[in-house]
Parts: sequence; C-alpha cells; structure tokens
Amino acid sequence: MKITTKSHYGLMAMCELARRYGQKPVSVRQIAELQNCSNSYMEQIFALLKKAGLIQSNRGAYGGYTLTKPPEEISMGEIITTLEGPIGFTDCSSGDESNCSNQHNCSSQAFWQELHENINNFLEEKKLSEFIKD
Amino acid sequence: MKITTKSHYGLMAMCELARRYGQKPVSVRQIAELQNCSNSYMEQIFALLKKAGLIQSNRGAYGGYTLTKPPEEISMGEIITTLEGPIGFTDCSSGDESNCSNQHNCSSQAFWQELHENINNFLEEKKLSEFIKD
DNA sequence: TTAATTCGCAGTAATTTACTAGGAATACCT
DNA sequence: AGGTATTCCTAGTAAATTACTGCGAATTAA
Repeated sequence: MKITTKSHYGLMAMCELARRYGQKPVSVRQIAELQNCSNSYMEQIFALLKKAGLIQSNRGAYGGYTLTKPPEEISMGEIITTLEGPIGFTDCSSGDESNCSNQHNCSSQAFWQELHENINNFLEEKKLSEFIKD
Repeated sequence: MKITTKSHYGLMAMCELARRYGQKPVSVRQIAELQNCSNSYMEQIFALLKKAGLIQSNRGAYGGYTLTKPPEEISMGEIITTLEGPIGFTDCSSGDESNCSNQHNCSSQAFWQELHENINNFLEEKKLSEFIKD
C-alpha cells in the first residue's frame, strides 16, 4: 500500500496552486523546479489534473494553470483518485463478486469494503485548503 | 492505491485458519485449492505470515498451519503490513524529511501523515475475528 | 518405508512506474 | 510580424515490482 510519485508531486503542485489561488496562472516549469522534477513529467501530471477538471489552463506565453474552484471545495479524494486511479482493493470490494473464486467461504471481502469506505470518507472530508502553508 | 494478490490470498487464508482455530493444522494445499491458487505461491504467502509470527507450522504428513493466537487478538493491521509491507506513503510521511525536495513550502506531507494514521488506526482496531463466516 | 507436508531458493513473464524526448499548437509582447 | 514562452500530444524506454512456476531437500505421521 504505497502511493506513487504522481500523487506525491501532484499533491505538492496542487498545494502550490492553492497558495496562489486568485492570482496569475502558474507555469509547470515554476512548480517542477520547486520540486526537482522534470518539466515533461510534471506536464503529464498536470494533464491528468486538468482532465479531471481540477485545474484549468491558459496556453501561450505567461500562461499556466489555475485551480477551477477554491481550495475549500477541492477534496483530497478528488486529487488522489485522479492521480492514483480509483481506490479499489479487490474485485469483490467494489461490489462485483463475479471474479471472486471463493464466494461462499470468503468473509474477507467485507473487510476490503470497509477499508475502502474508511479511506474514501477520510479523503472526501479532507480539503485542500487545510494544507496551505502561510 | 491498490493491494496486491498477496494480501488478497493471504487474508482469505487467515480467515480460513480462523474458522478452524483450535482444530487440526490446515495444509497449504487445502487452502490453495479453495482459492484457485497454486501451492507454490500460497506457500510463499504462508512463509511470510509465519515469519511475522502470526501462524505456526507442523511439518511432515498431516502437518500444516495454525494460528498462534485467537482470531480476536489478531489485527488486520498485522496481516496487511506483513503481506503488503509497511504502509508508507512518502519519505516524509514516515517522519524522515531529509529526502523531501520541497521542505519549506511542502504542506502536503502533513496530509500523508494524517492519512497514514487514519488507515493504521482503522487496521489496528479491526480484528480477524470479525470476519469469520459461520 | 512411504506419503504428505513444510522449507528454501532460483528463475521468469507480465505489468506498472517513472520517467525522457521531440515536436506541434497557441498566445502574449514588442 | 516575429520571437518566445507556454500548453498539448504522442511515443518510447529503463527499472522496479508483481505474480507467479519449478525443483528438490528436510521432516514427520502412519
């Protein structure tokens, strides 16, 4: 149970955008430099966040990215699932039991479902605004 | 944020052992068959669980594995971290900030730590006994 | 002694991660 | 109009991890 660098970089980037919410767009380059990350890789992360509707872009010189809504309205769940993919633990934990080879005796699927819900609830309640420094 | 098949199989196996707690040892083969999993692979999973002290083995014919303590005293956290490795999200989330390239502005590490704690607490409180069928 | 089992180690194919690279499209500024 | 800074798009790739397979030795109950 690890998270990938995409979430790591991506969340830091979202925090930076949140710090500058309401100001001019921030370029990928600025944020990539701040995090010792290559432009290309950071671009891909921003593309995911944009596709999910969390940020919007301005192309061309002096362009960059801004949040689409205030940091109070962005949940950590939105960010993490965008970057990490849906939080699923087993085939059965998401409701589809058809792939479960041990349907009759399997009591562990109930656990995966509870864990799933616990994490999702936590992530939905936590908002980006709670993690802005200064 | 996915779990691996090791946890999937391993937890099911632990549930089976829990169902038969106090009875004769259960062989790897029996459990592997139940789950459409190869003996070899299941053996490796059992080896991890044994190394962690969660189960004990009896070698030779009519041997197998049994839980080392009652299912009420085995937390899901013990099982999951044994099979999945320690639940760590970033270098900084575990307290060591030395690898964090953006120490000064980084407010996201606080979040990883909170998530970490949330999951760990959940896993520590949940006991294997809650997920025994019949 | 035989059969059933754990134990231990080696190897490997498939998948995922974590990038790198290059160029096209767009928009601001002079 | 031209130069520069940016997003956008796609392809490729090395390294790591996952999910196994296979073999053979050690052990033990019957």
